[in-house]
Amino acid sequence: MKDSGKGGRKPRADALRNRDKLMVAAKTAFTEAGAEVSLEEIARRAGVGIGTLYRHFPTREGLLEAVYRREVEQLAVAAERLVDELPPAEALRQWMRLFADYLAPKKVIAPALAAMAGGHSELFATSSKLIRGALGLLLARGIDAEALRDDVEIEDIIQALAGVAYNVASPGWRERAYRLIDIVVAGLRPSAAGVG
Amino acid sequence: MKDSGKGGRKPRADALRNRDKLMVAAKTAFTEAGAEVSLEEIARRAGVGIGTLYRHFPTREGLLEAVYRREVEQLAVAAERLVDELPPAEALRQWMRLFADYLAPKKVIAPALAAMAGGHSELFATSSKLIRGALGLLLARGIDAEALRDDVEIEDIIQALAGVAYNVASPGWRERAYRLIDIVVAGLRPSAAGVG
DNA sequence: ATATATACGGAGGGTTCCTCCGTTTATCAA
DNA sequence: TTGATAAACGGAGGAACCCTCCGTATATAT
Repeated sequence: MKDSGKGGRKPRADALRNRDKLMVAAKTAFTEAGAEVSLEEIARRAGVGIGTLYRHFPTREGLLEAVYRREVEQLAVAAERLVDELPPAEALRQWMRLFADYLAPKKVIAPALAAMAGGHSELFATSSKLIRGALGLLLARGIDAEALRDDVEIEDIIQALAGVAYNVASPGWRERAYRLIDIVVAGLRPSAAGVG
Repeated sequence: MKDSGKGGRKPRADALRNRDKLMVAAKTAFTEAGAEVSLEEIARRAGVGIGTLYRHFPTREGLLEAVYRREVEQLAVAAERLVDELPPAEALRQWMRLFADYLAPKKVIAPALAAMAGGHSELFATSSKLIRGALGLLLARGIDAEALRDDVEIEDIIQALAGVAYNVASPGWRERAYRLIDIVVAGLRPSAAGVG
């Protein structure tokens, strides 16, 4: 597993530089202007040609994923920590709060989540796997410990998070997001299941 | 309140015809191709010029709202009926299921909900008001009867519905949607509130 | 039958998407 | 150091879309 097979020359310095400039510009642009900034705008901000952008990131999704890779990875790590430190339902709640705190606010995330919520989306493949892994762990523990209703699925939580991630911009969003998380987690207790 | 003030001539027949053709074409197009069909495509399908489309529906949202007006209205009516016939929490659950059954599946709804979730969106003004009215009624009854936690807000449910409406196309969506609704409603019981 | 308010429809300017390919340049070998 | 050349650059360009504007056509009212 040295690299990717064919041991060619090492990547050119200008390529790495440009890739980096693009990611910085993209992060700013996404933050300022939402998920639909034009890619030409991003290239412009980065000071490179549009061709260069497309060579590095053939799809908009690829760029998004690269930009928020770190956040997603941290979220995955946090899941393992939380699951060890807290009772299962509480671990899930805290993890969802982490999501709300530093992934959802990137106002670009909701569409991304939507795209990956299907499950069969090759775009966002990496992020999707990480998020699913984290949730799988949290849910499995919860179900094992009989702290969560046993029919809950990863997709359910992803859909709930899609809701959480919406309208990040609107006033009072954070409070609502936390409340929605509380509601969902409360609703997940097995004792809550058949009582409707 | 005869019409809209200035009593001009009555609207031209071709105008009404075209308006109708546009709405039919739009409904098909939205269903087949999602929320982002080009308006030119819709005009093409309807067999009218793009100028005609814009004259009748100056904004994409206006067109969307017109197309799904009936569904939204039915939903509003249903809320009043349900609130009379069922215990509050159950009424809310059933109403959310109605939403899942015949609004959410229009795969165009999620973005629309998102746009109106902010609350301060003039687009979708009418639909927004109707949905909010229905939810307001359902929640108020539930809180009065102490069947729902008393800090829940309309926006919370709208955000949950945004989650419900996501990835309508993916297999198993309906089952998940219903489960998510159950989870949320269960989590809304006051007894569930502080137990985390 | 005629006048005219209304409505039609598409040309056109601006923007974005994405591809393609001639030019430039960083790396490697001699 | 000095080429040779694989790799990367960047922007022109065709296609699609957005939305406006306005000359042409026509339904309605007298």
